[in-house]
Amino acid sequence: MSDNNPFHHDYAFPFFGENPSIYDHQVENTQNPHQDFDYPSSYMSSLTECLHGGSMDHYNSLSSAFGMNHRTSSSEVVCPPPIDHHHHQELSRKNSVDHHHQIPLTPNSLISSSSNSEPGCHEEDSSKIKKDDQCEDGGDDDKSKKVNKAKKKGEKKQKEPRFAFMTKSEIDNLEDGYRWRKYGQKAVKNSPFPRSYYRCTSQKCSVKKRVERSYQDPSIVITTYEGQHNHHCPATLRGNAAAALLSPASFLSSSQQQLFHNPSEQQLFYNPNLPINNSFYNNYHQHQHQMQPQLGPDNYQYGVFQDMVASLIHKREP
DNA sequence: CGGGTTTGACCCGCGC
DNA sequence: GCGCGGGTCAAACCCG
Repeated sequence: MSDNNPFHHDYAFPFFGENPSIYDHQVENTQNPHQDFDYPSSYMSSLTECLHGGSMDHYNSLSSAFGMNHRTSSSEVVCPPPIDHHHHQELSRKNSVDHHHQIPLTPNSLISSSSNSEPGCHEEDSSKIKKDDQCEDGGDDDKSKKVNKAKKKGEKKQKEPRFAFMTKSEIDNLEDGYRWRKYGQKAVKNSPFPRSYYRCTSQKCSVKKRVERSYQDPSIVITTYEGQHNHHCPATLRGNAAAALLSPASFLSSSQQQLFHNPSEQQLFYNPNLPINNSFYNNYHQHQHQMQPQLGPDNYQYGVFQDMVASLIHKREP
């Protein structure tokens, strides 16, 4: 696989798809089934479809886009964008500064991250050293066997849909109503900030989330959810009004919901090469003028939805 | 003591 | 094939 494009199939941006028309400003379908501006529901249903539906074989590169140096291992993606590195780098340079928002939208330095190794930002090598004081007596055999068995089976490990979003927050692990158990932490290459891995503590729920901080803008936390909860959000059950209001899909976490409730502090980015559907697409066109489109790595177009989200909230709650 | 966190080891896929 | 880096495991540790 010669995929060195960090934007291939890594973070799924739930709202937009590989619809070429999104690049021009023609609205294909001007009918908006949500004229009542019940946009949060629209968002939610879009999210629901994305996370439940089979249309999201895409994985994400949000991390890469915003300072997370992330190598993806997915090979199931069907929407590779055109790659023209020279062209891309030029364009990226032009767009490297966002004059309207404080967040660097296109940290171009990452694009060739595989080649520009910045030493000193990670300590991966140390992990290769075998630990001696670990249990070596008979147990290690079982251990390695167990790990092997879990990953083998020949069949390709199926990846769950992912949903990633960015949050301006000083807190890494945002409260989202679900209970999580941390199962790992890794140093991120070229970043002083580690990436934490969490699993939902609910039985038989395989939802995972990753939390990492952008090294380009340390005020930004990138949270990636993988999979869907097969149970209700505990916070919702406890009567979290906000969660209940915005939770047509039970798997949606309250931090995702914060996206709509706290627009001034949330920024949502989209990747137009990912699945798109119905209402949100229309909504997007309606509010397109409010966005500050940016050209991201490898000619992906990115935009800031801050104003849009604020607008939606405003219309929903007069 | 039970549940969560920390952390080094390990597995695996990918790029060179 | 090798090395790198992401992701996961699980023992040790921590804490209420």
